[in-house]
Amino acid sequence: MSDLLQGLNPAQRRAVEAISGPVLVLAGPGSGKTRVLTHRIAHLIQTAGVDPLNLLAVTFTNRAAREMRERLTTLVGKGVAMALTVGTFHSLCARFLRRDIVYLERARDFVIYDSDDQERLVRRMLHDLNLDVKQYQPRSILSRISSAKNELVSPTEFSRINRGYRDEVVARCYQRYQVLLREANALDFDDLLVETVRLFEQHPTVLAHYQQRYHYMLVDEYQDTNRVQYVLVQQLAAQRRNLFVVGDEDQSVYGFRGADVRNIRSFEQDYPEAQVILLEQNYRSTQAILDTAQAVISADAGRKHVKQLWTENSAGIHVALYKGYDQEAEAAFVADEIVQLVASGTFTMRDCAVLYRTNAQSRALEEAFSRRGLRYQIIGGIRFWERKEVKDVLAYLRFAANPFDSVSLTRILNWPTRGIGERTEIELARWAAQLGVPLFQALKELDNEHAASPFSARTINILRSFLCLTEELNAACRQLPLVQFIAHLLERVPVRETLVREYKTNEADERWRNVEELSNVANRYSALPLEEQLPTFLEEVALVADVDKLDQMADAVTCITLHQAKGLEYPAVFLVGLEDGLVPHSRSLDQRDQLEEERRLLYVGMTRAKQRLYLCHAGRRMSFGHTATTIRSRFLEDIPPALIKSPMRQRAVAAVPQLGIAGRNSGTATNREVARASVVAMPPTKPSAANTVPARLPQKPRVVTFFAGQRVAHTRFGEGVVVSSRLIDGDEEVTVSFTDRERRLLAELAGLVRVEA
DNA sequence: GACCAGCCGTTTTTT
DNA sequence: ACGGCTGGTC
Repeated sequence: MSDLLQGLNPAQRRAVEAISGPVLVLAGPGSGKTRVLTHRIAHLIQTAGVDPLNLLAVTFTNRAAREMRERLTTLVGKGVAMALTVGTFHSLCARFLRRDIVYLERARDFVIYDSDDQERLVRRMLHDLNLDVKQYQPRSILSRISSAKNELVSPTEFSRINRGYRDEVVARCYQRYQVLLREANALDFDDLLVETVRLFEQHPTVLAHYQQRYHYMLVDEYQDTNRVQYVLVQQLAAQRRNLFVVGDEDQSVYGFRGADVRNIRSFEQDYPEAQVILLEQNYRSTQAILDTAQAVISADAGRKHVKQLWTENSAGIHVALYKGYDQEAEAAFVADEIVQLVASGTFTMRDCAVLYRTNAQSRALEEAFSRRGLRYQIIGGIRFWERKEVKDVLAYLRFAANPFDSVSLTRILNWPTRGIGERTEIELARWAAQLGVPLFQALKELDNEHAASPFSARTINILRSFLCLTEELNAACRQLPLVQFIAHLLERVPVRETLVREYKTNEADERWRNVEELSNVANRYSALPLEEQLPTFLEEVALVADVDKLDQMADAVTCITLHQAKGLEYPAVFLVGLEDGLVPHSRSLDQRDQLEEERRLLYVGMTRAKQRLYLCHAGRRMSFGHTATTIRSRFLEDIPPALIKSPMRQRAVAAVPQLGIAGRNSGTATNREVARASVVAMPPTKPSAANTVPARLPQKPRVVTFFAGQRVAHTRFGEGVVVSSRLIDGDEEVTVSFTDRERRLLAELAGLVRVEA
């Protein structure tokens, strides 16, 4: 028997051992899904003798891919782990295209446009098409185009099936947008997938190559696949049908980008011979957290596969519900509570995470944390690669690598300002269109004597020297290693001086540091062959998500959106802004399916917590510059009141974290409040190897009311016998032996009653 | 073409 | 409340 199966429950074991054929694993949160995936891969390699080169694993984030490789390194060794193909759909497709794009008769040094690049392109396009940017918002047009692409609807098909005038405009934009992308030798995120599907469709030999190479395919977070990804999976797995997908309908939260739960729901129809395995045991959360999360998700009427999650973990303490006066009070509570948790010695800062719906909510937290000197890391928001100065320098790199990239060209044309304004830019574009050549080609034509250019002598001079610069950079990027090329670029282009001129001293310094950081990152690509350094660097810059850089070792509180938190877990989790309008988000209120997605999002957030879960909301919140009163999230109403507790804010307690609080408060506070206060008021015990159990029980004012041997009754589980009882943070946890098995329950919460023998 | 003042949108969520 | 953009002026 392989070591790999040790410590797995029967369901996990079946999933790991299933050698061939399609397998659908429906995995609840915290059910050891990641473990199953990695152990299965290791098992295939070690027991079934599968060559790691024949394995393809698709993860949801690059971070998950990296972690999977790390785990596999410890299981099967580095060489084997590196031989395996792991990545996100996007990075895998980029890799496939780089290798095989010659079949699409296009250069393999395509650039990947991010949403900012897309928007610039669309703005220019709207201008060319004489369309009003106000009336046809680039964002909304792009989102229409994106969903068309995700559904594999081509521009031609789109114009055939569209309805109404607006759609006609979108159809024209879609058509033109694709032309512009191709002219720029650029692919957007969706193109990476769509073009790969097309490549496989039109060149069966290419598809056959991958089908033969990858004997086994594993896909994580299958509920989040959209149509293109679904088709890709079908294509790649069609030959061998050794497809192993893992997912959870209840955690489907990417509908807005085309994810379709039907993909996972119809798996059994797509593969009638499929094995279906349910992972229902939760190893992550306390019973109290799991019960509360279940209460929220159970109210979702549309569920198909209903899993019965259970856990053997301790009951834990109640989920806390906190209402702050406004967002500052909410943030202050979170910050103070984290201080308390850390002071108690049971939690470190890296154990704590704050989850919110929108990135904008991080600001109040940031302020509260820095005021208290709490270290924190904010994931998401304005990403490093999206900062203006970084993108500007990046544009030089991209343009040097691919002169067809017109978005980058227009970006650097007058940055640093060299006397080329909007008018010249438009003239240049018009002239290029007239000559029927790409923008950069039009620049070259300036040297051509008989080309009658529309520019003044002064402008021509400026444009010539700009052309000279870019040609020189273009040559340099092919000859120099990436790091040296960037150094060279920063010599030739006065980036620092420009930043100093554009911003106040402090901000200029900050921005210059970001530029320097860019060259630091570039350093990591030094080991690659010279001609691969720049393209690889640019590709990873485009595809790396913020959550990929999450530093789990940093001793800092993590602040992150609910979406990005998927797949992560923390001992203590704070969910903030649980108000109608945020969770569920106001844009989702009018549509049933979107509303249910918001519910699942909350469920995802709640199930990140291992030991402590705080549900927070504010009575008033400032948004769009003015304050409005709020209603707490409708989803909170689905939680039975018995499952949650409202912690009292005890500022005096926070200031004096010592014993004796109960006595001081006893005059005014009720017993319940005293009990809670003592939870908050634990003396700061330093964790030490000698004293692993925190000394906290002696100060509890409450005593156990159940004793071993007593007969008790529970509404759901029936009659049982008490095995033991103990106090945890003022809550009595009773272990009861029922007819089927032992369960740990919170006496107060479970409504346990003693019965006469 | 550069500079300044006032205005407007921002806030869903992401590869 | 803020930062980026627009439109006006020099």
